[in-house]
Amino acid sequence: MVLQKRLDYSFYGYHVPTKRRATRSAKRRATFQRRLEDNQMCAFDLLATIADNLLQEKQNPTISSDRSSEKDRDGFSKVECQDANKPFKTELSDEASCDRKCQHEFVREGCPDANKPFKAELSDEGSSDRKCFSNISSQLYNQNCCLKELLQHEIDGHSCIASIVTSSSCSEKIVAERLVDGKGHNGVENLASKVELGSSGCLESSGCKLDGDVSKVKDGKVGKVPIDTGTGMCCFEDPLDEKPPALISSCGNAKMSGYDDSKPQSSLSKGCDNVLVDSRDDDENFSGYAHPSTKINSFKQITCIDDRKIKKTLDSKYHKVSQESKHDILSNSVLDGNLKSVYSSRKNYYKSQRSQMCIPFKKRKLFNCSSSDTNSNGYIRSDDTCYSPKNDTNQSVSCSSSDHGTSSLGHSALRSRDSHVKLRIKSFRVPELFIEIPETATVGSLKRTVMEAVTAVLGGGLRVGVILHGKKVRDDSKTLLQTGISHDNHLDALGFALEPNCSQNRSSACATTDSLCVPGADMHQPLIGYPSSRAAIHQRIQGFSNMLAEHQATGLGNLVESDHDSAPSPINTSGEKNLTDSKELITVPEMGMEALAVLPVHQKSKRTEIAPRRIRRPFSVAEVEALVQAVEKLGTGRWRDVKLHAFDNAKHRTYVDLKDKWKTLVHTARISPQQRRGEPVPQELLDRVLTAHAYWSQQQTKQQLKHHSTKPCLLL
DNA sequence: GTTAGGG
DNA sequence: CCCTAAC
Repeated sequence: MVLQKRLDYSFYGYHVPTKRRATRSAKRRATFQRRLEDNQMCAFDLLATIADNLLQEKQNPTISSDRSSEKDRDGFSKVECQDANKPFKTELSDEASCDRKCQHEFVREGCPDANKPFKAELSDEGSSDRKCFSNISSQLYNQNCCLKELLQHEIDGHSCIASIVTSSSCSEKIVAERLVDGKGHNGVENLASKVELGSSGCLESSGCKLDGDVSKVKDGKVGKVPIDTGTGMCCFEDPLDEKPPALISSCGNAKMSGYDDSKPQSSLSKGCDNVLVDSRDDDENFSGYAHPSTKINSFKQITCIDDRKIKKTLDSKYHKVSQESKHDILSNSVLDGNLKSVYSSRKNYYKSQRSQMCIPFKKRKLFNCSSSDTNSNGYIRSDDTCYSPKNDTNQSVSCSSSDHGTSSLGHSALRSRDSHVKLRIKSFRVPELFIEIPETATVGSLKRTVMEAVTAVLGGGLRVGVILHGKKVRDDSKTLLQTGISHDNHLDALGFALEPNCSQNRSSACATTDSLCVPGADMHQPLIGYPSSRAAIHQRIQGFSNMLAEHQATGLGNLVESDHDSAPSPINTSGEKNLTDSKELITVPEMGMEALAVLPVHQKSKRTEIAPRRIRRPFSVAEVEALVQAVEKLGTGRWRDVKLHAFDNAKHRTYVDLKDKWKTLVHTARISPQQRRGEPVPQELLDRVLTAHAYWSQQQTKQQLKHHSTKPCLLL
């Protein structure tokens, strides 16, 4: 059965391994960092920049005072989660002198475990920090391309809002959270972000509840005025599908502080813009959202799904896969920014070597979310004070469509009483993702699959685009006032978009910054068609939704847990339900790999010359079955025929691939089940593999010996 | 262009 | 999956 879903998801974060990866990775990283430093700016930076700009105009005394206290602690602005509801909030604030330094600290609240607030702090200090950002941005960039590709294909143009936040629950982990806005806009280009003007406190995340379960979502607003939730919901809705909005995640509030480099200010932060990201996750809803893909829009090949063909809709070059290697992937992407980097971990992956990489981001200490915390208080206060009482109503306007449509974000702008322009970015849109997973896959693997997809997207590299009145604002040097983004003006026309950061490499896929990266055509093709009893579930995730509801609090949640290698996530306090999944995952560490989502990505990295390594596309059980069947019939050594016979429609499967797969199948069948990794292949199939292999080997031998072959063809 | 096999 | 030798 094919389920096509659109999910809004929030990405809780990346878990960044603390340890260093293999040398290879390290090398790549170094290289990559170099590349990125020039022009890569991570989303955070961008957001911070935006905030800074906004803040430049004026300074909010109240906030500054608050901030100062906060800052004093560790010199970082802090973000605090205040909403038990888990709204995710980001606050951008303008900070003093440091140029271009962005220190972000994210705190995640609402975690089951109050003691373990989820907090991450990003700092961009010094060159090293900067590199980290660069890396991030590059990732974002890459993914963004993918997103664009997707979007292009999708008419519905759903965008997901992603707030990318890096936070680490534990000192070493980086968590990125991405919110996706399921709200679709027509046309890719019409991905508009919403801007709301309001005086309401920043803290609210209530609006974020996208999933239908409103009851669950509470109004997280800390501020005086509740932010309208309706808007948030709208954002996630898919206009075309009418489907229930994808999951929304609200994991907590994170605030992101940006420092204004342009302004020589007192050390204290002056302004506070709040960017709120609401995220919520709800596993329960997740399944509910699954629905047959009605929305075909641009994907023509969706029809194939019915055939139960295993299709990986997205043919991305960069595809991040195994949960196991999740870290690796992340790191790789960060480091390299190109496909190969993704696979650099391959060896490790296969070998089950799980090494942890250095975290590109700096980790900051964790703080308690407790309200008592001065930091949090400061923010809270600032929120209250910052918003001008005038704006009681939130105006949400969808504005511009970004060229890049890849992502749109809804955001609300709030005017502060002073000249500060407050923006509340409710979410960023991310293009839909297609995921195919066998029906036999576990929920855990599904989760991981989605996680992988999300991870891949996040790793692509994004930048923020500012759209005003439908036009992109390209001149970064202009002040907000000059641009027209001031508190005196209507901010309803202001929009933000996540754009691929094409500066890195613009290959054909990403033509210009404005153009979307288009996934390879093959991406649409059905993987393979064969009469397999096994159905695959296609999921189309247009937005990211929190698949892991319980993980909100925990950030990566079980994904992380599942990762043996990964450092244990302290944060994880997730509920038992997920634990089950986690166990499963643990038991079969790589199981998720099979079902992996294919992300379109792409971007040819800088190396145009060198063809990027193909994405890893684990064979599904259905494919294996088809392969076995074909080999039984045709025998080994006739891979071209096998390909034509059983995988003719799967253009991404070459006969070499089939041959290799057979090789691995034979190997797999010979080893103990405990040693097997990845999605388990039914023993029955493995038995057939051995039988067929033995048979054909025998035949081959006979022929050689006899020189004369009598081929009794049929098999079993 | 296919196979086979090592990496 | 990649690469390459061999056919």
